[in-house]
Amino acid sequence: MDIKVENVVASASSGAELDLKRISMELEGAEYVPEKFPGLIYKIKDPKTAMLLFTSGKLVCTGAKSVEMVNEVIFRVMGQLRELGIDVLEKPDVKIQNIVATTDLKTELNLNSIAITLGLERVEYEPEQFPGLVYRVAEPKVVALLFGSGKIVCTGAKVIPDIDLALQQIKKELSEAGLL
Amino acid sequence: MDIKVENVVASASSGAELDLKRISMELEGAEYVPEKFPGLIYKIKDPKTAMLLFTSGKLVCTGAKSVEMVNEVIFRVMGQLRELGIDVLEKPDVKIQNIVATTDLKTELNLNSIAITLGLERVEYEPEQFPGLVYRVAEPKVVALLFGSGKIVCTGAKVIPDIDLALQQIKKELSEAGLL
DNA sequence: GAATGATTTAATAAATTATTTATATAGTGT
DNA sequence: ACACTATATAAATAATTTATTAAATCATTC
Repeated sequence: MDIKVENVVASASSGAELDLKRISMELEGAEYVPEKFPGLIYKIKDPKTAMLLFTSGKLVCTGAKSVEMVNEVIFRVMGQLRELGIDVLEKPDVKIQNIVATTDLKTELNLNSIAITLGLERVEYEPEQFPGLVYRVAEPKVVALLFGSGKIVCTGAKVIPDIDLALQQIKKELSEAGLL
Repeated sequence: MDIKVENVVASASSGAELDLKRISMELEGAEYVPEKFPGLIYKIKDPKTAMLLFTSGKLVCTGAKSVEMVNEVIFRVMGQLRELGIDVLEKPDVKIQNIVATTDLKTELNLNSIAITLGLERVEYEPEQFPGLVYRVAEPKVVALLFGSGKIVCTGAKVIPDIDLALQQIKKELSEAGLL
């Protein structure tokens, strides 16, 4: 099972309250429009990620392709803030909040059959609204989007192993129901 | 049955990828605003037609009053591109995509009666939204707009004979239902 | 009162944006 | 207590954009 991590979302606390107005002026590329969104948006080009900084000192990092990358990006931004003279932690405690991954079953799926066989209590499928079938796995608690092409998007996991566990469950269930 | 062709839409492939930015600068009257529309818009005054050129080399011609005219216009624009040193085909394969034509039954129509008699499964008529009655012909697959004046607009045909066939069908059906 | 400007229908091209899912963060509004 | 504001990300659909054209009826503008 070839799994590709597409996006990792993490949160952390910088350890110091932040003056977003000032940071937005000194940090190149930072956007801060409090009347639109309370957080400061800092888009990084390489690696292509985005950081959201809040007055409370808490922050969110999105777009990383791995857990290591999230940490690197957050630590790097902490360094930039320290260069601005802000006393934030060098290595705050980073908590992974969500991992989005994709895989390919390498075989076409009949989403209509899956929806009928598993029932509308288990899955959601409204092709006229969205082409993917929403499959919710209870344990580990993740959500998978199945597509007719056999491609799958898995989101909601907080650790990599859970993605594999969930996908194995889905494959097993589809297989036992003769839907693969 | 006097039929007047009002508009012919055709597509073709020039056979070469196009640098729309460059063409927009060298072709007088060409408009190219990719953030608004991906194609280059080239309005021709005589005959009053419009060409849409795309990066892929594919193109669309609208506004011509006949099939011959579409071909002439497309071939002429190909010549202009060749003059710019672009290696496009002299005479690309032109595919007629839609022909819009009008005719006049020379007798008033009671659209309310037609809508009631033929049923809402066959026609659509919402006078407060649009004064014409929408009449869909299955074979040939075209759509006709009938007006109280007896004037008819026929669209969707890819060949001239289909316009006549469709209009004959409509006249026959209205006639047999005593609606003419 | 005359003149525009939608309204509807079909068809093509291709780029973009919307749709859905999860998730933290934190303001405003219902 | 929610929904929405904003961020990223994949998947695969649909819709929007542009241009053209007639018909007739509405609203709006000078």
